[in-house]
Amino acid sequence: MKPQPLRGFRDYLPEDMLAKERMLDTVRAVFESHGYPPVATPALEYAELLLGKYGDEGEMLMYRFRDNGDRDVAMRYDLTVPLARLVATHGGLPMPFRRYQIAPVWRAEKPAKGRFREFVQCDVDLVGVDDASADAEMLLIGQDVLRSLGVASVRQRVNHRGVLRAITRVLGLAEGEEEGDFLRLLDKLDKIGAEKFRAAFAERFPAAGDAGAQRVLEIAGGEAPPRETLARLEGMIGQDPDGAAAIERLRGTLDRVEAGGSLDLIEVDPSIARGLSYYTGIIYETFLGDLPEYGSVMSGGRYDGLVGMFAGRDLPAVGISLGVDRLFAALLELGSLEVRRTPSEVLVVQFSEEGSVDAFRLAAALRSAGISVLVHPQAAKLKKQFQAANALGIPFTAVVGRDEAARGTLQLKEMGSGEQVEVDVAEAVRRIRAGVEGEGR
RNA sequence: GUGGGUGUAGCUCAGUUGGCUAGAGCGCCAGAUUGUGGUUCUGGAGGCCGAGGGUUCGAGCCCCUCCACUCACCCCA
Repeated sequence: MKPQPLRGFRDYLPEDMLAKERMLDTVRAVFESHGYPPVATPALEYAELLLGKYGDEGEMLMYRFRDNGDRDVAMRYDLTVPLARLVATHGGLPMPFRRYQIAPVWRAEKPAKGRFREFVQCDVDLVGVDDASADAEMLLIGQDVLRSLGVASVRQRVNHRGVLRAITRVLGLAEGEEEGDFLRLLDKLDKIGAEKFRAAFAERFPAAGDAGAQRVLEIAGGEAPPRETLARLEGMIGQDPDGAAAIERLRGTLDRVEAGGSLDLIEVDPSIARGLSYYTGIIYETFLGDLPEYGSVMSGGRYDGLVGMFAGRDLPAVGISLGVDRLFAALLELGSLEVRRTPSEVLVVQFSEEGSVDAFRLAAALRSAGISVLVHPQAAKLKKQFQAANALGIPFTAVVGRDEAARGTLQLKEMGSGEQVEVDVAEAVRRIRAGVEGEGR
């Protein structure tokens, strides 16, 4: 058979992983700056534990099989349900409980642009608090992460399940199937446009009719400033108790986001629905302004019932999930990631077979100064060794020849400019550090 | 999962109405008198033409099946 990975799975070569790991370093730093520590959970869980949490769609897409002990197991589908299980398993955790987790999840979907069957999620969740402050905290962490990654243009689209419930009720639609169909149609509004929405709505919900469609279109203007959208929403669903509560909560959330971050990135968009069935309150999705076709790169919401399903007591929770692989693929396409093939800053040339020990001595000295050093793997023609440095994109080369060994010096060459100086180790360290910083790393 | 498109060298692609040993550019390897790279020049390696079957005297070109990639729908990070 052809040596290739499974459909929807991918290899990451060194230049990919260097960039991706640097991304993750940033993500970790931001999460921890907000007071969140990491956890890890197993890739496999009992299938029973995951079933019934994602809706029918989700269950179809789960990797599920019998293990060697004939246990019914499944690969984790997200990091949220394992978190709920973790909280229940370790009953004595102090509340509120905060954690982040960066790990792969598996979904047997049909692969597409920016969509894989194995992908890394970065989740931040806060368990035990039902408050606008917690909701706002998630949006703020999300803004912070993307800003730190250098993503300039983003749209955070925010909605609330209570808003959706109220709209459904105001339109006089039945709960269950009718509601589900409506939410699916509503979710597509952005894509299909107002006219098609109107037609599809009238056809599916003749009782609500064209007037119903019109009412939806009046409040679904996601492009407007968030507080304006909220005010219009209030006009439609303010009389509904769930609707009023949701609007109140969103107002409180927006106040805090404005104070702690940027309200400009936020759109209140009553048309986003989110597929996962466990959400109960605020929900959000984040799109790149320059590459919306990649879909949501960061999303999440409040899920107050989920932890209780495992823990036996109600624990509210809210979280956000960053899709690293999708974001990574998008940033690659935007060319906003620096591509390097090696972590090394300097290549030490092996001048000759006898001079080999000088190269190793120099490499050790440079490394002890915290510099990433590659020693050419054999004494070869100097030309070959310099070419090797270029091929790997290493910015400096260092040569200790017979003369330099006698003088206790080395030839340090900056490959970009071709400038070469004879210096001692301490000076070489200084110059390499300065050169590397000069490149803006 | 449903429909459309595409699979020729590591990469991007040519390949005439089916017709001898399948091409280019880039990349890769080796040289151009032996303490210095990027440019240039010379030479070289590398393709069961996605896989399997069929039609034909003859298939990279036509037909069928499968696999992979891709676009739309669906859903989603």
